[in-house]
Amino acid sequence: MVKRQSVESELRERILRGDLTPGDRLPEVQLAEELGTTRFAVRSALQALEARKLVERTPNAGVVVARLDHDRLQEIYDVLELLEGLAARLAAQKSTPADWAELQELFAEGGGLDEAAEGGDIDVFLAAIDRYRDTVIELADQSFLAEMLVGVRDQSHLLRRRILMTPGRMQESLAEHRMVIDALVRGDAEGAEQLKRHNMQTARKRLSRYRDFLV
Amino acid sequence: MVKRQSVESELRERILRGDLTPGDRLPEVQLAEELGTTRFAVRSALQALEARKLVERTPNAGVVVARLDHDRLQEIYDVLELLEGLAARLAAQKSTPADWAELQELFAEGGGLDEAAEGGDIDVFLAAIDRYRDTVIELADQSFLAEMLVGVRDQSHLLRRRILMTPGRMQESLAEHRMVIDALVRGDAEGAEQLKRHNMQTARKRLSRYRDFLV
DNA sequence: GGCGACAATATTGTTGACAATCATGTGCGG
DNA sequence: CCGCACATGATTGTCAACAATATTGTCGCC
Repeated sequence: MVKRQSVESELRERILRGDLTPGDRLPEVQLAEELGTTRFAVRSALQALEARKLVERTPNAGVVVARLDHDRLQEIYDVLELLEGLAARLAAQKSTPADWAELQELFAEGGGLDEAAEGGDIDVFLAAIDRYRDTVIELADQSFLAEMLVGVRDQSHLLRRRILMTPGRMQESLAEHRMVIDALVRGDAEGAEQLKRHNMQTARKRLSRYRDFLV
Repeated sequence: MVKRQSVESELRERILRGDLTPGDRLPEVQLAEELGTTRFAVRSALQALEARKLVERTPNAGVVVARLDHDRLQEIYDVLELLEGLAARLAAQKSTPADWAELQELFAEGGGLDEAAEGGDIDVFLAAIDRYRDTVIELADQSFLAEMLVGVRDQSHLLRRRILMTPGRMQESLAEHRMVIDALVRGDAEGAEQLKRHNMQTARKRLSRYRDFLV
């Protein structure tokens, strides 16, 4: 009976999907009956989510979905840039060109992503980037880095969508990812790392520029 | 009443000090009476330590101090190199030469660290490096990075001592830290980052070379 | 009408008892 | 003597009731 874990992942998904927004309260009893489980299981799950910094707890008062803080997000992007760069570098080192066939096809010109970028179809675009992420993490083959990346990404996840909504970001991101993937296919570890880091830097700049809209 | 936190920090310190070694069991009831508290508080603390990867839990069987795994430690050092480098870079950017006066004096030739390195006085040497760490983290002034560094360092902490015990490591590390500090005093962010990364790389090499002894 | 004290309510924190599960030791059969 | 089934004990997992605390609402006073 893995109740805690299922409750934890359910709540995590709701937070990441934006179903629960920052500041929303998470009362234990209400969640318990809503999820058809006990208060105990919910409590354990909330403790785990607190350790992941997805929720904040104020003693005897309650738990709320973690609020986004601009300065902290900037700091998160500093770290994320390094981790994403490392993942790209390792993936380039450990892979062969054939490993990238699917991803290459997905991102190829005429593959529909240009239209998605123009049309503002964020979900299609996000799905493509998720495929990039999954592939890189799998090929980088480092469990510790993977755990780390998941944790840091989770904390900045709500921003991803909003950054993509800033004018021209999808086209910009698409072009950058194509360059990254080219380097990965070539097995150019240094290039892949630098290009991915550059991709994160341009995202970070948007975070500063559109600060008022984003946070 | 902050029972959980005090129990958590107590157990954390015992693990980091080596008072509890990897594989040691941590029975809830025994720890409760040993620490003069309740099983509930111990349990909460163990859950928190599990999230930090300092202990491992096998369902219905018990909790043990996290075991060290060579491959995982290599991966940890990959990440640690990046984070320590970032901290050095930020500290260099945000500081003035005066901020480093104390540290500079501590690491100066004739300050006693050479003798400690020669004499194998690990505790004196570790205290000096801790001072370096504290100073850099304070001047880097990024809470997120600081939390991250603490978490990753904790997981590799037991290795630090052992790596320092390998032949010539203390002298090597001392020379490297002097170069890092020089760069920090100069405000040379790039140099500080690269030099600190190099310092982590040489540590990582020892981890490989003395693998059998260390893990 | 605004503000502060205070009561009422809702929510979390804690406790002890009980159930579930795994590790260990014992005896039987081969 | 070895291995396996099984009982026993130790340990963790779960629950429901109770206590402690913060929040909210209300009343009286200025």
